[in-house]
Amino acid sequence: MEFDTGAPIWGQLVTEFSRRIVTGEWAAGSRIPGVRELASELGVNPNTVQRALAELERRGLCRSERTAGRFVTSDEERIDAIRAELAHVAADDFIRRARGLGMRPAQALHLIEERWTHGDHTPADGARGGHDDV
Amino acid sequence: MEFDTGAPIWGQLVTEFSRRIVTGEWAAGSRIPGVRELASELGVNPNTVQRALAELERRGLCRSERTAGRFVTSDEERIDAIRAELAHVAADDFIRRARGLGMRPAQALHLIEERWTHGDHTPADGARGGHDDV
DNA sequence: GTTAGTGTATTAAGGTCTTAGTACAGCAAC
DNA sequence: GTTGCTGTACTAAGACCTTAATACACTAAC
Repeated sequence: MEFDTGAPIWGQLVTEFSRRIVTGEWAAGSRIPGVRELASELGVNPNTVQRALAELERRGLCRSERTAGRFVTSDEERIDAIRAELAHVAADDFIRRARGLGMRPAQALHLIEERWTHGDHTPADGARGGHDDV
Repeated sequence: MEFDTGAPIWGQLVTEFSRRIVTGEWAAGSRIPGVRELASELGVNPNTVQRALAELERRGLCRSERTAGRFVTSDEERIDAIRAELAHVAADDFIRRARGLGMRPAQALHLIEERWTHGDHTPADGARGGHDDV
């Protein structure tokens, strides 16, 4: 996985882990890989993974059993709520930026439609997390 | 202006200043307020403003005349290009996040349409720049 | 009991970001 | 010349993030 430079990695991991849960990549109730294993997979320090998982736990997406490991919550309503929340935040972020550029709704929708199948959807640069790539 | 905690302020200023230029709030060829004045307006340190403006200059959006101040570029083609680039990056960011959540184009478009006039478009939290708010 | 695997906590080091304060060079107005 | 305004440069301090390397408590398997 690649990370934005300038934004804390643990915050980006919260996003990634949330995504894995709401997409079912990490199924409800299933066991989450250990901090050392995740750290190895992601190429970061176990401490960084732990900080992200602690935040995930605070948000009610997982629970830790001190000696057996961490498990995704079995509360599917909670997972559904987070999925909707992530979608809303993504949409609102785009709307805020589009409005800031003076776009109208029709323009914005057309732009999304056009670029969805346009080809590359790489983050272009993804610098510093502030949407300031050029 | 409010800033995300965890993401460098100077990067967020690059975005904001770019937005002001491409929207015409800072007209092509016009003078940009001094670093001290901007710093006072934004509630940050003049050094932070200067770092953002230096980046803006690197991107060809402004030029500095060492004793008279900074001026927005008169190259309107460059401004148009940046405006398009900012729109594309915003769209691609949304598309990447929507796809990551398993959404289909029609769903994504409907979501944007629905929330454009939904009411509040506050950044919800905007923590750490990693789109990880819940 | 021993071993291995969990999550968790701690300390230290190095890096970046932000603020603060100061200083300098150059131009314009008086 | 003096004053005031620019951009620019520099140092120092504090805060946060990341990495690294341990260490501990607890459970399960043998």
